[in-house]
Amino acid sequence: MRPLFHPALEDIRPEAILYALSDPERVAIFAKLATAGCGGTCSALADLGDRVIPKSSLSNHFKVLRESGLIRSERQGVEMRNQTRCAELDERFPGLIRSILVAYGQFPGQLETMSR
Amino acid sequence: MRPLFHPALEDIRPEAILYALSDPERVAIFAKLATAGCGGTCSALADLGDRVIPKSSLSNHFKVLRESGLIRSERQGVEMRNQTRCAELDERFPGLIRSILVAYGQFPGQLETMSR
DNA sequence: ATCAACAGTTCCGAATTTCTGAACTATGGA
DNA sequence: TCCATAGTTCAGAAATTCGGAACTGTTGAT
Repeated sequence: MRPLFHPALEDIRPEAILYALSDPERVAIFAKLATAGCGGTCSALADLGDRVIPKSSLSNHFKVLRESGLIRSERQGVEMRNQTRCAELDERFPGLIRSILVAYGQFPGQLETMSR
Repeated sequence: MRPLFHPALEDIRPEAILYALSDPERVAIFAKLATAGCGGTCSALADLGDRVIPKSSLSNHFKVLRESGLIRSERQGVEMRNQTRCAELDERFPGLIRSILVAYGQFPGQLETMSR
């Protein structure tokens, strides 16, 4: 398996963020990860209730989120742990992620990693 | 020519907004329109400095912006007048447009049509 | 009325991108 | 070693995007 690419904070591009979050499935995954109810594994994030996402599609969603700079993924044993980069992102793009999640009605209450 | 479709405020979808603004050319057009230095016509907005956008592509960009709910277009004689729907949009998606333009480094100083 | 010029739209084929089933890889446990 | 599990990669089909060429609608001139 190829090493996973994560852009440096300064290389994160707004168009990539917006593109990644222009897909409701990816937003749902990202929001779920932001609320962090689950452990952050792909399979735990796969269940969005409304449909079964094929695992190759799911893998691709994570790739898009990762390479846009929205999440970090790290292999832990047989699983993959994912976490958002909200705190960093809010530094670089103040208010952006928050207002997007709010627009989608997905803002997870008090998200302590993000300034208000 | 078919009548131009404009979604009602309540029908505007965040994914459409993000998709529309995930293209730097469209953002440049939208930002230029938001600053309103020009008259709002397509051809006036076409010149982004870096390249000549083919007019069919330009027309398509306006269509995407319009149908996502970001702008209103209205025929005025032989030309098309375009204006942003920033004020309405900010009501529906507070802070969203502003933070996107800021992220792109395109926030046009004091944009009076948008709350802060 | 006819014509030409102009602003923008529509059409349609080529190129690119997305989607997903199937095959594959990597890790851990029995 | 062999199997199960979690996720990635591959590859072909489907969908989307791009842009040149043709078209539409409006204005102004003759």
